[in-house]
Amino acid sequence: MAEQVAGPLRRPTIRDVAERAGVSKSLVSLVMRGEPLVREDKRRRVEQAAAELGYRTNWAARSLSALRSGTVGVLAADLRNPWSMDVVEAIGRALEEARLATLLTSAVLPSSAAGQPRLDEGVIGALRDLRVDGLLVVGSVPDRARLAEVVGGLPVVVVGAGAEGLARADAVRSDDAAGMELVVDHLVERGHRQVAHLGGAGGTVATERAAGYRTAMTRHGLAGEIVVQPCDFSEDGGSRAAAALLDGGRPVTALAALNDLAAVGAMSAAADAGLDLPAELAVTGYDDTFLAELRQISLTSVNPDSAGMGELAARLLLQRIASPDRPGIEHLVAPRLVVRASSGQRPSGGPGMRPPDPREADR
Amino acid sequence: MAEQVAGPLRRPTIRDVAERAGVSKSLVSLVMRGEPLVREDKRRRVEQAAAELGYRTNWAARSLSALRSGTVGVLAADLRNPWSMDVVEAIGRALEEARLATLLTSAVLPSSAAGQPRLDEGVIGALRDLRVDGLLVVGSVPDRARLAEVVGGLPVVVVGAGAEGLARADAVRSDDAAGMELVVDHLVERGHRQVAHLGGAGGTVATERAAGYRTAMTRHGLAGEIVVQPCDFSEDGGSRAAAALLDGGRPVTALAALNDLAAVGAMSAAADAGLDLPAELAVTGYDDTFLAELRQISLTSVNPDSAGMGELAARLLLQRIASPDRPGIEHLVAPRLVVRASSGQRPSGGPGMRPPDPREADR
DNA sequence: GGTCCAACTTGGAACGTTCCAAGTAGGTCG
DNA sequence: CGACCTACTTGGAACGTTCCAAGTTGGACC
Repeated sequence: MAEQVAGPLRRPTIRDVAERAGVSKSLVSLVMRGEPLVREDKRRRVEQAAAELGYRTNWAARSLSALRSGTVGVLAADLRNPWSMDVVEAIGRALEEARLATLLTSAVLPSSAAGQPRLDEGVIGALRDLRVDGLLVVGSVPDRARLAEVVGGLPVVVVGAGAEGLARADAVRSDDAAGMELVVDHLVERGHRQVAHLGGAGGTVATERAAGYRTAMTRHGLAGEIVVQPCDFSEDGGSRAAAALLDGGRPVTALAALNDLAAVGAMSAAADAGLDLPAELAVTGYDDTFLAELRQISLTSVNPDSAGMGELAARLLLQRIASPDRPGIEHLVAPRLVVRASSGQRPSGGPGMRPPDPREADR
Repeated sequence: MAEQVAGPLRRPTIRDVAERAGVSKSLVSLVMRGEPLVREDKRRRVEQAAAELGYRTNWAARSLSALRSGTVGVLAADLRNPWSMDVVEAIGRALEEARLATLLTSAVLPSSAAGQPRLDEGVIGALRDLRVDGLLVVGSVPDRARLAEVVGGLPVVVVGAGAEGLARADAVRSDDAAGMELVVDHLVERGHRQVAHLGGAGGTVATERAAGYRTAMTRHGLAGEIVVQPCDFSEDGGSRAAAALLDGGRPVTALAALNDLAAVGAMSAAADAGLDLPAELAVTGYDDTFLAELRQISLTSVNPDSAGMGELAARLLLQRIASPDRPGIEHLVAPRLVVRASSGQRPSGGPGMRPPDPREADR
């Protein structure tokens, strides 16, 4: 039997680099981690040797002995929601920039056919097994209590939802109440009075958006017109909610949905009901995803600056990893209204119209 | 200084389990890996001890010493494309089922603002660092040569694109040529003759779909009407391509786009050009994503059974991991046409209409 | 009652890092 | 010129698994 030559296939180790650079393996380790206390000439020698050998530090070995793995997990509530991907992308960029912080994404898989999306503990377990240094949660993940239990002491930052239930976790949220107020202000300015809200059920986000709706309606003296039809974040939910509402006999001229997906569903239901959009019914969304931009849909929506939120969240997570015991803080990002065709027409009602709300200009 | 008690925070190790079960650590290792040569009573004892301690095998340690990490990487060409997510979800389910095979997903980030999406070597590098046992590539990833180089000898299965350029990789593809033929057959049956194709540029998928278009057109005696307008997989691309085409003076009654996203873009452009859809212009897509289902869009599309493809790909990868040197095979999955409103009307042209193509029934 | 075999078990040596405590230069100061 | 300090360097011991070669059982068979 020929002697097995270790040569060509074996990945170079830190020791190989050390030998080639004529230093100790410890020094190589220091250089690879970017520690500052290495003399410049040695640093360069090591870097060159590493480059020549094509050395990459073995992640498994690192995370076995190090306190930190240099890796962050991302848990998205719904991979299908385009908003999530906007955020995830921004997170990826920000973390990549923060040297050494590698990103790997994973997801909560909605339990397929079955109704309720369940928290997939297997996936989070896997992330923990990988010894991620922190976890970014994107969107409203179901079953907070369970989540808190599974993540244990891991630093966590939530994007686009509240951090309630999670001890010492930060949250980056769009100022959902303010955003929804913008929507209502806009609709009222357009002359709408019978504005209903699709949403209100579920986590903080839904609750806040509903609150913003109520606040604005009340502020405009339309407290009597408040209608909140329960609705989740999905297209299907929006469709069902709108159908139920339109069927309810109570007249409605505008539908403010809690997100774009639901708004699109609502538009479908309205079209099915024979309504002419937007002439007979205005519909608005939230998140300003690419769906809202599509010309066939052209949905007035609230732009929460998803990219900015993702980036901020990434930065917060880095800080939290550095000092895990800091109390959790919640960041509210001011949203901005994007007006499109779905709310473009004023309803046929004429003279009773109020002038635009002067507050609008303040935003 | 109080003595630091190792107790509560330390994760239990294989040794703790061994001690509690009264066996050696090696045996625990055997049990945790599900090896068959362990006596039943000991297996149970170990399993119970592990459960009581809440033991989970340390992934880093495992992959440091084992040949296999029990992890598979997923590389999606475009996280934004809803089709990718359909596939990724199916892959996740299939791998989870295949005991021990954990899934973590990662992505090629399109190089943000810049035009050309670039292959993000950092991400693949990260996956390799994690010592994934195999890689699933979802969609048409740019720069195959580079990809081949970066993945090295890793087992790879490509879903929704060809495996060219990758040595010994399997591919699972929709039968793109056949699918596009279905589309053209359908449009011709509806009376269309001036059917143009948006696509043809880029990888195998685009090429195949264009080929199917040409084949079907020729088969229907419409070789003279063949028009292929270069177009990528994005909404924007579809929009630009359609605009260019409609501007070109050559009359067109139907647009067969290479995927749903491009089709939606094309619909936008057509609407901008003042065309009444679908009365004046039929548009079709490919992939049958949720976009196609939206009632405002209601896009005739080809359903490639994305979930089935994902599942098949996962199974193939497991096989390939088991025997890496097997030559690569390509699986073609038969697609199915889903007719919706976007192609629902026949064009205004009257008497010259041909009867439906009898082949249609064969499919 | 011994021998042999199959069916399990086991201790110890990796795996490639990081951490730590203990070095070693090369100056500076008295 | 030696002591001392600062600024780096270094070898060795973890980290928690898997792999391997070498056990140890307990029957079955002669």
